Amino acid sequence: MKVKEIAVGAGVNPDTVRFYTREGLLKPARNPDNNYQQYDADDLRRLRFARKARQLGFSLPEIRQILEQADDHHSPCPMVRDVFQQRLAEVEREIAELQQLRQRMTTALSAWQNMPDGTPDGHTICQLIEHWDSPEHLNSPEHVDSSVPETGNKGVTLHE
Amino acid sequence: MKVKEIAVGAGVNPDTVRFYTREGLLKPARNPDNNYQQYDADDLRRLRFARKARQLGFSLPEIRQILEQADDHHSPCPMVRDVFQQRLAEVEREIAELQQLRQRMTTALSAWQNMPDGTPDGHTICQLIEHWDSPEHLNSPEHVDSSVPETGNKGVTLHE
DNA sequence: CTTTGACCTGTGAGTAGCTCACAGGTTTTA
DNA sequence: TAAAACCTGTGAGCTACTCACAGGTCAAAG
Repeated sequence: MKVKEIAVGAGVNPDTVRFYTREGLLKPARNPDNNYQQYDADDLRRLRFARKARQLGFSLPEIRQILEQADDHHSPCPMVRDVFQQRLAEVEREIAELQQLRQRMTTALSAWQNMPDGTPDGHTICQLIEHWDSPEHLNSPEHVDSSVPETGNKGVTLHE
Repeated sequence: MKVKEIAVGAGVNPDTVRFYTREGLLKPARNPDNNYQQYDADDLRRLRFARKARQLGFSLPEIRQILEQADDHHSPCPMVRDVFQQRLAEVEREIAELQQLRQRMTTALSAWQNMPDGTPDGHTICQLIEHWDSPEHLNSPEHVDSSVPETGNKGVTLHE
């Protein structure tokens, strides 16, 4: 299989296939005639596996580890179960956070029904958000560095 | 106020202050003696506003737009309400997705109790994940490009 | 008066997981 | 035979920061 074929087979962008290959998740052979990458059915399985694992919240390094363990004929499954349970706990934490957020948003929205637009005078930029009651648990005063990791996978690490 | 002072005042990292300044959200004066940035109470308000807006899911370009509109003495609030409602809808979509995910995860976990570890033989990398019933609505076969934006703020755009 | 430490400056790189653009080579189709 | 569709590797871009670096400034301690 060539890049586009395996990409279609797994329902992903060909560039993702190339990226995963660069990252060492896929190790295709080479066609010596034209130097094209040659993927086989096993690569397709690995790719599909990787995509499923991504949907479950595994990071690429984690997936690579699992695949490597599988290559070495060690069973990666206890590790997977482990990370999986951590991930589940995290998902539940995210749900709780988002539900809190939704609660505050709906409250704010209904409160805003009764507020004037409040054309800004240079001091009150936008009452709507200035009167927002922000969750204090995130940037508590004792931490100057209130890093709120907004992007990606928050601390799903393998027990290494 | 100097960088660290305003940073402490808003509970953020000084580098974030510098970053926001670079990005044009804050426009401090300059101390001609030493070329230090000089922030005033208004900048502090803007910074706090920006942080609250970030917690609500607004992107930096959105926040910049709001601040610029406020600078021009236009009321940004109808726009804010607009984006806010979009953001609320998105939060609810995220909640629903995560709840589905949790449902599938708990189901899978209990199913896995009864499965052997399944030492990989090169064909079944890890039964645990290969038998995962992935949500098909995300990588449906009709789209070759099934881009699943995983990071950050998924399409919260201003109606431009 | 000098040293030390804490702050300031701008710039550049790193983070995750892709996605896209580029320039050039190859294969397939018309 | 020529255009279209693919392939190659590399490098940049996305978000919202965070950190590191090299050098300048300033307040207090010795």
